[in-house]
Amino acid sequence: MSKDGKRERILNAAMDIFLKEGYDRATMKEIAKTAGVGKGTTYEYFPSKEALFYDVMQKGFRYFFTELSNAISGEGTVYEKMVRMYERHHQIFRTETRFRDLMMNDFGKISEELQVWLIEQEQAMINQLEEIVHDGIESGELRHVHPRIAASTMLHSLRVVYFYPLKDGETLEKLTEAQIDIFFGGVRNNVNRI
Amino acid sequence: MSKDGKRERILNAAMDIFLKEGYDRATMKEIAKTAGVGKGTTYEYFPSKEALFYDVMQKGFRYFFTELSNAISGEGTVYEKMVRMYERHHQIFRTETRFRDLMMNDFGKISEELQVWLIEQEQAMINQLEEIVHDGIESGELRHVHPRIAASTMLHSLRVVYFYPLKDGETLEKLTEAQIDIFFGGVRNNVNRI
Amino acid sequence: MSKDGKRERILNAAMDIFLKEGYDRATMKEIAKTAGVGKGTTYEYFPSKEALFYDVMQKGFRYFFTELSNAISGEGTVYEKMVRMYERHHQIFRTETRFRDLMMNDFGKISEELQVWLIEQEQAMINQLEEIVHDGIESGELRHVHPRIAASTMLHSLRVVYFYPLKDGETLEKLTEAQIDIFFGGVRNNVNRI
Amino acid sequence: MSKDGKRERILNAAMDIFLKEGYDRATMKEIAKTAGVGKGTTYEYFPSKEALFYDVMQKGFRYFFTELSNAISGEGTVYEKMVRMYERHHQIFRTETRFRDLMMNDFGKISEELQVWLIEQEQAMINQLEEIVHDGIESGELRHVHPRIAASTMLHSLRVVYFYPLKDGETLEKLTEAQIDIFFGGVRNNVNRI
DNA sequence: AATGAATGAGAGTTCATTCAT
DNA sequence: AATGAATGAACTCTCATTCAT
Repeated sequence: MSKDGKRERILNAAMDIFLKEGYDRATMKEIAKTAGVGKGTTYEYFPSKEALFYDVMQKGFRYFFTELSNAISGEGTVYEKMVRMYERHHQIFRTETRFRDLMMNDFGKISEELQVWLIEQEQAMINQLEEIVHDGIESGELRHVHPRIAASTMLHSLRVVYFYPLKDGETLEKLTEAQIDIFFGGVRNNVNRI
Repeated sequence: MSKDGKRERILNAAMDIFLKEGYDRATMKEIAKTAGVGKGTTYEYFPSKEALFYDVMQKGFRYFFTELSNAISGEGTVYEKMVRMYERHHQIFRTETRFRDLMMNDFGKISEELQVWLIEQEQAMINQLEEIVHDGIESGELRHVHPRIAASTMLHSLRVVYFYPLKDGETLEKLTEAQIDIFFGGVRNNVNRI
Repeated sequence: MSKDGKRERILNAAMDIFLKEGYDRATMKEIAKTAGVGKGTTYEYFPSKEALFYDVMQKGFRYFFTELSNAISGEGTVYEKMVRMYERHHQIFRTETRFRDLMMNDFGKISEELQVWLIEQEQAMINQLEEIVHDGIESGELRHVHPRIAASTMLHSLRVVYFYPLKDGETLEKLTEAQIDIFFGGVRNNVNRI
Repeated sequence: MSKDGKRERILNAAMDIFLKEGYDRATMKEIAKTAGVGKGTTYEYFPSKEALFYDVMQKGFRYFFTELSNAISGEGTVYEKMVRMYERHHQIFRTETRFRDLMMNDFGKISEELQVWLIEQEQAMINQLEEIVHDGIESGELRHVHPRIAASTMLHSLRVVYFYPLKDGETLEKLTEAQIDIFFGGVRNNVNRI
């Protein structure tokens, strides 16, 4: 009753402001105002600006990585899993456009502790993908590529979408399809080689 | 005499400090001190901190893109050009490790104008790569992939190196080789298909 | 039932915290927590932090002066009374070390009203001592010194103990003895004078 | 020329405000305003509020102890030296009334470092007085009192003046005379003893 | 009567920018 | 042209006090 989600409101407001302004330019005053609480109230829920940022980032990234992880879990070929990962990724970035910025900015500002946590999360993600690539090679679906580099390439290729400006007639779906096509088939023309 | 490269020294000092501290935490005082000039002097050459940052970023990125552009110019197959691009990229990042951060951080801090300029530069780069991919398809070296997405993938795959933690026995050269192998050959096992 | 000495507990907690932290650094939150009551409850018993401090100081000084006053009341020579005063004073400072700080610090913080009260208390104390000195002179125990200055000197000589660092073999008892010896006998060598 | 004693002005303003308000209540804003400089300017000369306070206290106490030390140096009997010390002390407190407060307040606020320094200064002062007492005993001017306690008593007896409210007809000179009389002759009536 | 969540005034401090020299 | 002393706006954070429950 007394709770009325004030912590959550501050967290959301903080994400808004941090994304709009970046860590250093975001002010506690504006965050509080956006959350509709007094300036001092933010300090009732978070001991400092840095701690608030930490929680915002964790919340954001945990959601992001959990979603991707879920997408590649379960049954299916490597191909199918990659399609699912791309689709989920695109969904997130279409509905939660803020994550794009969250992932691009303020990496230098975040605390050592958070940096470590973030790298761990990313490595865990790559580990999961590496396993999938490994299994794909064993099953004969994939050729003998370097599993970890393939996994790393897969994960980071998601980022292409951040920068690719869709031209007339192009859609996110087509972009995805083309990206996956290149990742799986490569760009080399093998026809003549046979 | 009065020229004595003072502007250049400020620019270099600013790059040092901006990279070390990030935009907001960098101070004009430290930049001036590093450049060996008075604090007021920086304002003789650059009207504001933001303008200085703008020039620093332009200088940095111009160098970066020029080098990549040179690497993929001239004769050779697409494969050879990609190898040259990777090599040049790695050289830059090995000797000028600061660029990594320059490219990863402070994107939110830069002015609208600079953002636009940066995207233009990147698009120009992608255009150049797209042309190369296009020619590669024409010549039969590459299969009929989406030229622009292939170009975009090529460019962004360079970033994998930022995050990939080299394990025992792995080298940047091996990493490059494996990345190019995946990009050209894809991950799919075609053996069974013939 | 509702009484349950809550006021007393707050008062004691406040003394603890004020002595430990000084007026400005003491917080109502910590006082309330130490007293085992809610923060708002302190305001049920004391209208403000300053009022609470006022009451704490009065309580402390009243105790202090009452004890000293009792020590010098009753029968005995001036010498015996001074010994009793010193002994009581040392007892207090040994068991209630906090008083030392209470008397040394935060004089600037206290309200005008309290300052006046404090001076009154001290003057009352000196009046009492002055009477004793006066009687001592009348009885022939003391020579014709200035009664009020002697009284003042007596009272303030108690403070020496605050600053005197006991060396090896020295005790509070010895210090007392030596102080009283000087106060009564003076430092001048009278032997040759006779 | 550019100096124009701004540092000194800040130091003086700080002493004023610290004495008027105490350490915690004194604000840098008011100090700056009193000094007639901008708020930021104080930080050009002193790195922090605490550092400023430190310098203010050192300046004040150094002056105080130097004056007392000078007063008791040179030729003369112990009696004459004590008279000189009292006279100098009274002069200071009559012309620089602020020192009185400087010495009574904020002992709890001062940094560990400054506390140590202050105790050192006081001990040095007592050492000097102890030597004088010692010589006085050797020369036969004084009887065999405890030299260190006598020295300590001498120094602290100066404080009586802070609290003694002069009555009609009483003067600082008379007060001094009476104090010294008691210190040298004691309060005991020796007449009957012979 | 008792509470603690909520608040905002105000603290110390930083630093881009100005400007007299 | 070159400087750095001077500045004040704006930052994070604290805490006495209020008030709905």
